[in-house]
Amino acid sequence: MMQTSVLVIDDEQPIRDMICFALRQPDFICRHAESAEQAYARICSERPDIILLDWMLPTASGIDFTRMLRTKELYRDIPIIMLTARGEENDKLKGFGAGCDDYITKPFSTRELAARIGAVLKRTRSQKSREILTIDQLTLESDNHRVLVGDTEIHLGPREFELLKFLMAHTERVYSRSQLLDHIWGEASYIEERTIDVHMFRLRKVLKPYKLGRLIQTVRGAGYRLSARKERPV
Amino acid sequence: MMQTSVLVIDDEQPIRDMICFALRQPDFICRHAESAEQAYARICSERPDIILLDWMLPTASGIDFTRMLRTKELYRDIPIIMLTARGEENDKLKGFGAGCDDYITKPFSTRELAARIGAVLKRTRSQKSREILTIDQLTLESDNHRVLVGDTEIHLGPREFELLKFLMAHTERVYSRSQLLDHIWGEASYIEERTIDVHMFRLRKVLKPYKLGRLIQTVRGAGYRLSARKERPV
DNA sequence: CGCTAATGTCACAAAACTGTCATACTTATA
DNA sequence: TATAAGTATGACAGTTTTGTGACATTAGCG
Repeated sequence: MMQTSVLVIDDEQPIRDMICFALRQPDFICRHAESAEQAYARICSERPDIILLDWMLPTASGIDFTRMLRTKELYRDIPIIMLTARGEENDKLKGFGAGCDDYITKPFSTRELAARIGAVLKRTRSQKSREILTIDQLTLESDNHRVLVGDTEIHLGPREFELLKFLMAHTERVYSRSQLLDHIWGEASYIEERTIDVHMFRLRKVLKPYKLGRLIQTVRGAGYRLSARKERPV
Repeated sequence: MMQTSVLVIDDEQPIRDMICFALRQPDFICRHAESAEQAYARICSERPDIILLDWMLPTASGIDFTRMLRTKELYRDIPIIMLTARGEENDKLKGFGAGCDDYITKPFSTRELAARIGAVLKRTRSQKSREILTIDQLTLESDNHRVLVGDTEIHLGPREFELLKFLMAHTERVYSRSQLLDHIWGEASYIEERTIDVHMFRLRKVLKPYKLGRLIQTVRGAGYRLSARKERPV
């Protein structure tokens, strides 16, 4: 459903191109960088879902880059697959040691690449969906995909669920329509911003019977926000 | 046929890597964690078949971790092999006392490791197959491969049985079609996801005459879930 | 071998979910 | 207060996701 954004970091253009070409499927959006510096800039601005990293980079080695990235709170969870021409066991160990999630030895097939990406994503995605979010009377159980008011369950469609989950994970903060689109629909969706309005409306409609309609607040000119604090009456 | 997923918990990277590398066989899927917290998260989300646990962990000791895990209904049956550098008898006793299933003293050979894992699994699998799962009127006796509603037996095919067993062992939680395929068919099966739908349908059909059709719930866009709690209409 | 049960896939029907529009309503501000 | 910009809301049509029955293939068994 949602696309996976892949960042390919390699200084050799043919390899970058080959990989990007191999990933020309509707599921993937492929970006690339040719140096550690450029890569870090893209990571910060785009936060890819997964990184394919060459062992040998001009300035810093892939290992060092991995190690560096693992120290950054914000990016330590991005899975990294290391690409290398060497096949020595020793290197593999170093790779895992630095914190990479998988390892592919060149040359590799398109098939293998896709399979590894899939496996790594499955592994890392499933581990972060344990949280239970709560605000006011509302509880969202991320792993069993449930939303409760008090202890009666309420039903939401997939989009509504994702929206609410996102907002509950970032309460009190305002998000613009385009930010919400990016986060929930994915960056490459050509969806009208007004669509967000409609979904917010639907969410409120479901929450209203429980007097929780006010939880979702409109910030005129800016976007929406989930907040437990009641707007003060004038 | 089905792979064994191993969770390696150790704060020293070289050791984790060594073990993961040693277990690079088609029979094993190896995951790792470097702290008790991370380990617990992975256990919850992935439910490994066996745990290799270092005696010394940064925040909690391996013993404490074992003890903690043994208090959790859901995870108490996962066998644990303790890894340690000490060789004193005293420690071994403490380890077994806390509830671990075997004990390996570093350094150990790949061969020994594999042998111990095999032995422990054989031991615990046969005893775990005595478990009896229950939900609502439904009872599944794992050991004699029987499913009862009240006290009349109902017949399920092997796949249906495995599916139901898995869901009954993890009630309330939603599993995607691909997760179910991974868990029941094994990770490397090239089976259509729609196949899951058909099996769910067949399961429901069997349960329906006993008014248990609602037990299996569809979570649109996410997967399936077994739940005793009825979904409430608005 | 010839059965029967079990399994994986298909194709189509049924449901649920989405995105977009048109229109009504608010709010800010000149 | 008039006006324009920003939002809310109901309806609708197109898509996507599931449910269900049928069918071909396979596996196991007497």
